[in-house]
Amino acid sequence: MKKILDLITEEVTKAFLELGYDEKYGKVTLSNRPDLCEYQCNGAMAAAKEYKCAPFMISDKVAEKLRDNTMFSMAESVKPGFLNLKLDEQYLADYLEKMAGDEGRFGCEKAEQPKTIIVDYGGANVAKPLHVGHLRPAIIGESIKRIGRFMGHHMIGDVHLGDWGLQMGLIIMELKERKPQLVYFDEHYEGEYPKEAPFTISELEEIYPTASNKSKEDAAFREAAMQATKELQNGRRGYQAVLGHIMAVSVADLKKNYSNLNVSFELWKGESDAQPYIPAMVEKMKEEGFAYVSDGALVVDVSQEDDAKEIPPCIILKSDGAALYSTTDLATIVSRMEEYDPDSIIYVTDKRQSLHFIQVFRCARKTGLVKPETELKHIGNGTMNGKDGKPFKTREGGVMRLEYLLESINEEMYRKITENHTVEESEARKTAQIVALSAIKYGDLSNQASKDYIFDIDRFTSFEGNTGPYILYTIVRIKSILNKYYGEKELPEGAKILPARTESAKALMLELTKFNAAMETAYQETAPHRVCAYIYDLANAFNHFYHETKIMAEEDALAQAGYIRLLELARGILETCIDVLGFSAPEKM
RNA sequence: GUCGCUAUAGCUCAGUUGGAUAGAGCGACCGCCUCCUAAGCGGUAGGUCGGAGGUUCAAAUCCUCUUAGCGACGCCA
Repeated sequence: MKKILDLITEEVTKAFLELGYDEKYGKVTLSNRPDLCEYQCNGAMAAAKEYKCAPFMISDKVAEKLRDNTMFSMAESVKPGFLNLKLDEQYLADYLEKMAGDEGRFGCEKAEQPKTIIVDYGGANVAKPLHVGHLRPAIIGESIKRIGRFMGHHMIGDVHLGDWGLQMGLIIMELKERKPQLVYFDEHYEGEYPKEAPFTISELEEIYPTASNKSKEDAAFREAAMQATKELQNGRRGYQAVLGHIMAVSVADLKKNYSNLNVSFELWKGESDAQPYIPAMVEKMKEEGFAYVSDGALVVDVSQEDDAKEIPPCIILKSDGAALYSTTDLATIVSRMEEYDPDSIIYVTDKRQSLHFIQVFRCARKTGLVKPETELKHIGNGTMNGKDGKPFKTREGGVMRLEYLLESINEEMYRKITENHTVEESEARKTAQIVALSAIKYGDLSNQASKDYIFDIDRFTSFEGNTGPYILYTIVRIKSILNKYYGEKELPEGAKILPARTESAKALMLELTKFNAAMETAYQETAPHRVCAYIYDLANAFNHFYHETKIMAEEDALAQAGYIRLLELARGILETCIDVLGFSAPEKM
């Protein structure tokens, strides 16, 4: 379905054209003075210059022309040259009825030419637990993926694990010190390696930080770890087997934690998967003259003339010949192009990595790893800060594990639920989890991704105002009425959405029409917060309507059925929206 | 030092890409449950849109300068 603003713009543009004015002046926008009108066109003021006359001369004529149009219940020209419009109630009801009949889409069309888009939003490290720093990319990336998918694109989420580099060498050496008798360390061993991992996830999570600290104080240990890393990268069997165990144990744990966030990935690839692509890629860059040695390292120049500041070259190989993260990122691009030939690759990571991505993207383009039309985009998210405005930490000042953060919020939410209501224990736990997730996700997504934001547990669990729980509560209210209605009767023959009889009904209806535009904007701008802003407005409009309108007490069966149709549309849209945000609503709360 | 991001109500944030009187939520104050869930609804108070210039019919929005905070700046990721 066409967007309501486009339909109105078409009509207004037609009027401008018929009066001999250029069509570009017919653009209609939402009103910023809801007390005066619903839609406005400011074209007359811009046109006044070209046609050398007072703006209101133009707006007067256009308003006159639109006066008989059945699309509008009001078309008037105001002072300097504003054209104020109100939508006809019958027209609005018909539009909504069409939306309601558009099962699952509610008037939002899928892309005509679906794109293949890879979203890289994990950034989790193997052998290290997820911490609060992983929360934002996970939440934002998941939503971007779902928004794209709703718009009809082929979205592929990749966790892109940090499973390569010195950390692996560190773990291997620490493991060797603790359990030197393991066969993995016997260079002459040629048999099968055990299937069972020689450690549990909690041991693994303890091994890494221990090794990391040791390497800072003990140069010999660090040296050994670097050596082990190199041997691993060169394919030493025993080390590869250990890596396999580390991966298996770690990935199982990560999947569990991501799934608690309702985040899932289509691909569980890691940096290690890009390794096979490195040698050929490097060779090609050298052959084609892009890569050269500078200060011992192999680099590709990525500076451009119009740079305000010279961008440092992209390092392809360190002076010791080893790969680093720009290398794996580039090789990953090679592998993705080969496997999926995506139209676009979107990276969701901390915004502090933006320079890195500028370098990698430029390098990939310059050396022809991607097609000229392949889009490479970095969505840099801001940090999640504590109440003090500084990066979120535990009370002791350490990095907070994601698990603990989620637990504490679940716990707080459970306390609030049982405090206000008498609910069965397991029911309350379940609801608490659903509501808590909405609080976290909505709290995050309602902010612009690129900005830092303050995570205040008290505020997030207070669930008043612009919060996830408020949205859920609205949905639950709607469901409750619908259940009651269908528990008593069925929709009568000919039930359909009827023209609004009250201000609040019309406000709700106008809000509902914005769905397709909101979704499209969110996709185009890769901005989930657009969806949040939309459903907050919609929830407000609904609650206002709810307060004024007694639906179950309505005596006119068709009028009541019309409300039910309207509610079903509202519920459908709200649930679709929270689904693309990555959470869901309970039946009761 | 250079470059980038940010600055809007006491606090946390929007602001439809240049339009009319800058909006929400929280906090404060006042009102609304014999009525579909009060996790709700209505109202009051609260602003020199960091500051100064400029562009034009019109600027929170675009340009220049400036102040403050944060961040990044070749072999960590």
